[in-house]
Amino acid sequence: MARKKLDLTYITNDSKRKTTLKKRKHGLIKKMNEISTLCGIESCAIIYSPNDPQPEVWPSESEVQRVLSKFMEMSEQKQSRKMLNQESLLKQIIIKSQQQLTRQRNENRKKEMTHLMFQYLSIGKVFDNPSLIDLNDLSWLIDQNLNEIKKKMTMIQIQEVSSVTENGGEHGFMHHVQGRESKIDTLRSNIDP
Amino acid sequence: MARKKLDLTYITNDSKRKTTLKKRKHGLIKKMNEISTLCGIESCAIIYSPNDPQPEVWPSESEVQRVLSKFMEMSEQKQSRKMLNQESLLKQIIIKSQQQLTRQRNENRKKEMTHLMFQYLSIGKVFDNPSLIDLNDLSWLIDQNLNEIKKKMTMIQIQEVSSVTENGGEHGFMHHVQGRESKIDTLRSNIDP
DNA sequence: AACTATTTATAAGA
DNA sequence: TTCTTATAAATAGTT
Repeated sequence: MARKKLDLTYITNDSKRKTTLKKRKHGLIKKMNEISTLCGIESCAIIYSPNDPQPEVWPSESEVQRVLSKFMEMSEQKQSRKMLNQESLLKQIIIKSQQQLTRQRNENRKKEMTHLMFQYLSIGKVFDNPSLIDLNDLSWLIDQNLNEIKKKMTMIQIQEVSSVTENGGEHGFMHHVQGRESKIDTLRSNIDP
Repeated sequence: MARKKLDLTYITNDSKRKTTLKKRKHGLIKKMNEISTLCGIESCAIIYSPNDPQPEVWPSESEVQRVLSKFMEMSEQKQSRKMLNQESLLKQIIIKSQQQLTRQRNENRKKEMTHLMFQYLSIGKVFDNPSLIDLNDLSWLIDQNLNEIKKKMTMIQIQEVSSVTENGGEHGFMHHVQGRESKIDTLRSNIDP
């Protein structure tokens, strides 16, 4: 802007263009500083130079970050949506894993009970930690197992133990602790005479 | 820059400051245009005005997005690190959950085997799905259980079943299928005569 | 918003 | 490249 009226077109001469860029970049940054100071505003600039992947930034990398964050937050919803999607994907995986875990734990509880039941049936006494045993749970589980046994026995058609199906059906043990002792004894003598 | 040498401090007079901002913003954007055209570079500016959440951007919102994306991608490692931290946190939760799940499954397998063992011991035959049973596993499990039973029996000092400790120690069943039958029978008669 | 006296920025030359 | 300088451009204060 001196000695000649500005010709607003690309400067083809390499060294000339480079010089101009340097001068003008300096001027621009100076003006950015001035407008910020004088008017108390937030602003930032990013200027890429050819053959330099690292851009010139103003006022400072961190300040640019701050302004950009604000700007991005404001208007760039595409990226944030994309990020949220990624996050929710991970959350889904977590939820799925934890559901599997819960299922697995329930299964474990059942197997534990089954184990206790068999200990009870075969040895006649439970010498494992007694705090683990809820008699109502055990009663319910015995019912469940009797049903399963009944099904299996029917399936493989073993006639000689069919009396089990008469003593331990869907009724009887289901959710009742009362009468458990005698029925367990009956069952025990039935399956292991 | 005219009529008075610039005093580079905040302009307290509201209307004066507003006028200056408007003038200088215009000048700045003009210069941004010029530097881009003359030197063929990428640049962008973001200028916030007071009491306006929407900043003035140049050359255009989308161009700013483009330049900013490039910039963010390039140099903003703080945020990406922060994001990675968040992501790795979620990943840790997943890994932990899956480890728990694996542990739970192993426990399940053991309990299943235990169940089978007790079925075998008490009923004398396995009427569950035979494909589930690996006789070597079962043998190993019986060994494990015998050890546990031994410990518990020692602990509660039941003298009348102490013969189990002589038949089923650490040796004998451990990883051997051979001789399983007779020892199981011996055990069976010991714990359930 | 328009004007204008000045300062500032800078294109071209040294 | 850097420094100089003539001149264009920007703009503070005024109207």
